[in-house]
Amino acid sequence: MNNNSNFVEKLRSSGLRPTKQRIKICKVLFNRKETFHFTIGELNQFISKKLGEKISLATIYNAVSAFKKKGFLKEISINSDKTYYDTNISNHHHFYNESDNQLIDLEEKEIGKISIKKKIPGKKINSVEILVKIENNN
Amino acid sequence: MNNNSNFVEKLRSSGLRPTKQRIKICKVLFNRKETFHFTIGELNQFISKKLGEKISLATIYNAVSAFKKKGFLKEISINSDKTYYDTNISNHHHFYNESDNQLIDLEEKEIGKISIKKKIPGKKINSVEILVKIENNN
DNA sequence: GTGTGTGCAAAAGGTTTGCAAGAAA
DNA sequence: TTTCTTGCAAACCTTTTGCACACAC
Repeated sequence: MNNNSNFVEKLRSSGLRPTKQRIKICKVLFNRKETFHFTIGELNQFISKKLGEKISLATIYNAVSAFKKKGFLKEISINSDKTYYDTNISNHHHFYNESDNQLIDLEEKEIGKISIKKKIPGKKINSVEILVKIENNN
Repeated sequence: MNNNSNFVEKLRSSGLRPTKQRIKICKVLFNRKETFHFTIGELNQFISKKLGEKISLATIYNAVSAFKKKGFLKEISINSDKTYYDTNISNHHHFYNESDNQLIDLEEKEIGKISIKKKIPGKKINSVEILVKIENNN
């Protein structure tokens, strides 16, 4: 369903020129049924190893941060040496498996209501993010 | 109240030799009424600029990660290029002010009960961490 | 004395930047 | 032709590592 012209449209309407590289990256990221969690390194590996294509690392960084700025991707708040991105842009949370560094989405409806009782005067809340750390129990 | 001999004791009883550097770092970190949130860079700055003392960066990294391993410090899950540490080792959460990158503790009793309805078979939950992103409202 | 810890510099890993060449409008 | 994008290499920052020397026990 998401063919190239969809992506061309998507990019163009957000003010990004639909270049070959950006369209390629769109296909990798958004032609999926399931949420995709990734680091730039993994995305780069995927493009070069699995697709056998070559897009400059700098271009991948540029594209991903442009997509994030346009709201096509979310950055995941996780303490790591690398930055994780998520193609699921809804309000949601994550499980983080410490055994294998994998992320699993946790939708808002899958948790009870969160009430933050403490108020900080003069500040407004932008988001509430939950990270549930898990591990394999052997 | 927390004088040197307390720290010597604290270190020794956890199996860490009470060296000059570790004691100095203990004093910076733990001689405080309030929670201290910091990055290694900030801690290093503090020691060299404010105290006028010189401890090697590598030693600061070593000491902080040793303290973390012994449970004297917690690492905060926040998406950043730097690692944040917290002298508050209780189970608690954080506000993160995106306007000035400051962290504020959010104690467990200051939030309602969190219920994670989604279960992941074969995994056990290690922790549930909440990050509330805020900003100054001007 | 033995085993740890420190400090320095080098290395490593992720991310950013400057700039010339190329592609889109 | 004007403006944006790409690609490369160099630069940057945080963190880790190797190793000789110093310190704690």
